[in-house]
Amino acid sequence: MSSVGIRSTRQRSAVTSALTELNDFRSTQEIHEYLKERGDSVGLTTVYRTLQALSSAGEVDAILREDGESIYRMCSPAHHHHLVCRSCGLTVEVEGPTVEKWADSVSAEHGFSSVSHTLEIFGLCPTCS
Amino acid sequence: MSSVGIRSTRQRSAVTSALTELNDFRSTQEIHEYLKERGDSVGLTTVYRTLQALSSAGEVDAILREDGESIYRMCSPAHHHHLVCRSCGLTVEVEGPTVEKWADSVSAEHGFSSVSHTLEIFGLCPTCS
DNA sequence: AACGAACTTGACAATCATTTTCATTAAGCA
DNA sequence: TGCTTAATGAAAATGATTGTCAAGTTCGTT
Repeated sequence: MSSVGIRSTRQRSAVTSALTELNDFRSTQEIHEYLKERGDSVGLTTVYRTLQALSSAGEVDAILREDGESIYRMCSPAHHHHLVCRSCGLTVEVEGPTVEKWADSVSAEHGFSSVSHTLEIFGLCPTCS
Repeated sequence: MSSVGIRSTRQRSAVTSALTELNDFRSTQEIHEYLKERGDSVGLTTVYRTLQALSSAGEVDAILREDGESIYRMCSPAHHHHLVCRSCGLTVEVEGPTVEKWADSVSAEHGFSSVSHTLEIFGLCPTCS
């Protein structure tokens, strides 16, 4: 009857394995390029669709870079944020349970639901200071 | 000799007055449209440039919507964050001394200086839930 | 093992926000 | 008033993302 299946295809496993290997935030275009160079070519459109599907399924993290481009990465066990050097790009992952709790309570206070948040810290790293 | 002036023009005051009147987050395109309808037409390119200039001068708040489009609004006096409804765009300003302190200490821990941060919370407001 | 409905794919065209180009216009100082 | 230079804006360019649709696959069913 109604099997609303998500099928497993070569393309899908290619994308997830690329994400696993890269283990870092990458844009759709970069992942597409990576797969092409590796000889495991997947259509650009398909990479877009797959990443979006994985993202809304909660299987990958998606963040919006400052220039508006979306970048994806295999979901890491814990939700965290980034401390980015404005000059050299060095990125440090930081966690903030305090912040998470704060965001949740503020949202609840105002009656918001289905909340998500973005938090990035920019500055100059020790080397670039 | 070297007069590195920022000149005051009709277009610039049109953009700032539009921002003041609207008093809400709007996209560049929306502001451009608003000015055109009001008969105080300003080129789209100029609106883009003006908003970016105002933003980097710290005179307006700029945030990146989840779809990647930039939206701007007149700066309010104190540093604060936004709780934005994904559906209707309703924006609530929220303050978070906790978050500020957390961001500062995390940065210090990693030796970062000149730090700034962005934090936006997206969700569904009570009406849109 | 073959069938077939529904899901997937991918080349290409279409969108759409934003940027670049560059010739024209206008601020503001001397 | 004149002149230097910033500012403007129309049009073209860019670049990421989405839509289209015919052809290819998957997988439960026969």
